[in-house]
Amino acid sequence: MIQTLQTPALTLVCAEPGQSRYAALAAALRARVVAGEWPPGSALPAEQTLAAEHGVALGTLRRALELMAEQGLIERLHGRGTFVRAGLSGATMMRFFRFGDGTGEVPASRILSRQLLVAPLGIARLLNLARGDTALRMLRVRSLSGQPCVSEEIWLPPGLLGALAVGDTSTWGNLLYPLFAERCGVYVHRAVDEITFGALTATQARQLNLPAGHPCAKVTRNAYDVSGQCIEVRFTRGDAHAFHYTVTLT
Amino acid sequence: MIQTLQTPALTLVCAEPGQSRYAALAAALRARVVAGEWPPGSALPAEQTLAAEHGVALGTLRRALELMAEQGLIERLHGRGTFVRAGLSGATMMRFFRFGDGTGEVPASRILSRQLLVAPLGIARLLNLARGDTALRMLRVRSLSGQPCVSEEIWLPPGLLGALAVGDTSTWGNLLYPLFAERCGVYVHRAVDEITFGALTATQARQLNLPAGHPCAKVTRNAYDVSGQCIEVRFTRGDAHAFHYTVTLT
DNA sequence: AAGATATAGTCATCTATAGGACTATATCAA
DNA sequence: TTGATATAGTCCTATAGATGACTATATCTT
Repeated sequence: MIQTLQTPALTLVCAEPGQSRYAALAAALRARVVAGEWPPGSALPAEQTLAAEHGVALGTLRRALELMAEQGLIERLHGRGTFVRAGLSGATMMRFFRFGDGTGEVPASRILSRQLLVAPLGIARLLNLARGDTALRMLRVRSLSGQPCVSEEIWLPPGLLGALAVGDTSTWGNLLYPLFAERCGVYVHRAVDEITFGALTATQARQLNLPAGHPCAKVTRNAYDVSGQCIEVRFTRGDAHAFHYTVTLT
Repeated sequence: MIQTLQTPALTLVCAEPGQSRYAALAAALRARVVAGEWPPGSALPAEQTLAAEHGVALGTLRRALELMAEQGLIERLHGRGTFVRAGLSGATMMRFFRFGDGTGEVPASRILSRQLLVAPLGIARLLNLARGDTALRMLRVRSLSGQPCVSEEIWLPPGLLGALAVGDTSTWGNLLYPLFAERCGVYVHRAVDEITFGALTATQARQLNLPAGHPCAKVTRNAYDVSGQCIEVRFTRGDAHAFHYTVTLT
């Protein structure tokens, strides 16, 4: 194969003075990914090509890619290529709760309501909205084998995900994140879950066929896209006795 | 500086046929650490030395050390050296609970009992004991500002940590893991925490000044040393309303 | 005694190159 | 059609060397 040599197409500028070359390179590549130059799921150019493009040695480029892979931005497959990660699948919430046979089956989803409401201050701030702006709020119940198990309240920014405010929800699947990707081109890249215990309100209890005041585990999730913009605030509540979580400390 | 060249002192044998050289090297170095050749806190020989010792290039050795650092076995400090990690500090349990001002203050510890008891089957299996063997069980309460906040039941293998069965507990500090290290030379390298929800028994409730049946968060911890041997099974219970935990998904 | 300077030892970065391993596709033979 | 083989494209491993950055200590100078 003949590979033509050429001068670097892009000049590498270190953002911070003390920054290493591979870190600056990773930042530059990250920017190209975020800008959509290579959409999620697609392959980046080969190592050789990228290294020549940025005028660095192969080892330096590999170091940058390793950094990006560590951060979850890309995925490297031996013999196939380097791919932009599609993001979180959306089935992660149920790993906190243990219902039924625990086979990891995706629970059925039923949307109870969908409205544009003025966002509470804390939620507006997270979603990067002005005070008094409206956001899309959805309430839904998820069930396993016909048995309701968790109740969810979800707040979405209308700018990025407003398309979900219209259309028939009966055609949606049971997972929300694939919907974000297909209908709005929004990919969940990172999510932070906060776990606390509390009691069910009367309304929540009715949805779950439990008595009001029953102990519940509450998972508050903030989901972010690859640029760091918060694209979802979600409150998930389920029976505290079904709650179960494992962490490994090192 | 004059560095004498010599034949490799150790021959590198790949444990598995498909294994890379740096992975085999990491395994070999890991074994030397586990064997105590370099005790926790001490420095490994310089990269150059180790590379010569094992007859590999500097890059290969660095790759092996990076792998070990990733796994938490060693710590690399720029300009200073490569050190064997001492293990987990032991203050990690309280990050699950939010009491008082949340300054991360280490809670006071009071030992309620300390006995050699026949270990329940599940605990015996974890601690690698035979059916019917005895283990050291301790009950303790931990308090912040004089207010009891969590109740703990701790099972330890007598072979490794039996020295803790005797002596005055009033001289112990508030943390258990430093004690393991100082008195028994045992270092906690990894721990797995499992979080569930339940209710306080009458005895536990009394210890925490809460009514019996009060909702509680229960953290079940299995701690392991560097060789993978389980050295602690611990059950920690606290007021569910004070429980609080954050996870980041990527 | 205190501060600046020099020195040596350590890990970190970057380059350049060669070959191996894995995957997918195209080609050929039965 | 099926299976084996060849080929090209990709990432992975390993080597060797040069230079830089950081830390600690010893040595001067004031």
